[in-house]
Amino acid sequence: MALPVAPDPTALLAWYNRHRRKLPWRAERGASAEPYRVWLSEIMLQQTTVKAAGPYFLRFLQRFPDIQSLAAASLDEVLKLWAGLGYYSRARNLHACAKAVLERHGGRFPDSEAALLALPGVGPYTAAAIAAIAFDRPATVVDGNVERVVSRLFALEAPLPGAKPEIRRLAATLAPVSRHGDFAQAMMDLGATICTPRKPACALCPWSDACLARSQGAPETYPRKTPKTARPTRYGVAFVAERADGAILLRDRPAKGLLGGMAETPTGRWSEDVDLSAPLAALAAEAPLAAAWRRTPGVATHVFTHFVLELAVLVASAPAGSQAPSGARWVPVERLGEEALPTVFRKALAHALGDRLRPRAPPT
DNA sequence: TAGCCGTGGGT
DNA sequence: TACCCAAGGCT
Repeated sequence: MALPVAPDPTALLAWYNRHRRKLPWRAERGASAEPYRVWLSEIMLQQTTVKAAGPYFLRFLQRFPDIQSLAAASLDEVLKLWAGLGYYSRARNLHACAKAVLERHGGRFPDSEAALLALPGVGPYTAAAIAAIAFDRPATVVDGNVERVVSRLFALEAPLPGAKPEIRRLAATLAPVSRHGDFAQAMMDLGATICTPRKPACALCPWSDACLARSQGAPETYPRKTPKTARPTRYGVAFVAERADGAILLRDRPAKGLLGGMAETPTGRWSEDVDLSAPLAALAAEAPLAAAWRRTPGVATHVFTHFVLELAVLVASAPAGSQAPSGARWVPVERLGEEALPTVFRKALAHALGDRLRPRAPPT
């Protein structure tokens, strides 16, 4: 079915001139964006809100002002700075990518989608976004915002994620002849501020007269999506050992997989089969050290992408001078904020320690 | 290719 | 409360 009128890229760019968001990584009007900042922001913004990424972006830019300083850092330092932002493979790939840009490209980001796509952590979206925003290349940038805008413009009945190829094809037909970077950002700003998931502000949209979903009366019902499968609940036990001098026992997780390379409070296995109503002795069976473990009331709950985790939190005191078991280490409680601790373990620690667990320092 | 991979905010 | 959602990539 044809659109009421053809969507005009010039109309969107005119809207963008007036309504573009001011963002920490975005260049001023007319100025070119630094590829390093564009790349860093794009990695952080993968499946992450602008609000959440903002403080992390400023913190990273302060500590690593250029790609050389980032490549020269240790992975552990990068993970510590990333802790709390989630999807930790992004941080590992960020570090690997910085090194790759130094080795393959002499420290300057390539300007072609193909070369960008070959870098760690850079997929089809991010390669197109960097090519368009940092180098003004005519790349088709398709993120969740663009999928929603295009689905509504054309009233696509095919559900996501299967409709992605069709959406990409249609998105390419909307492209302007110049200002490719502005156009990509305009599409995303439109999706983030006007063509929103729940209550789109069609009256303010520069493409309202071209939107088939709007002409049909229910734009908020697009994009269609295939139903998601339910999230199972897994159970486990977290062990918070506190030495007489106030140090807490931590371990480091395996380099890859869930929360890979991050620190943790020792926990037993996570499984749907673990019974948190079992006797204390059974719960303490996987404890990292022998002690008088006692159970704290309630559980610490954390929601991952594909499962819910409920942790019983056991606490114990260890005598002064206690040696850490193999693979573990004692960390002063006041320095836990500096550790590469994912949120699930901060929750477990907060459950056991209460106010003695200080929040992480805000970015300066 | 579909499952794996975090987190916080909004409704 | 229980969902949904956010500038996706990797295997």
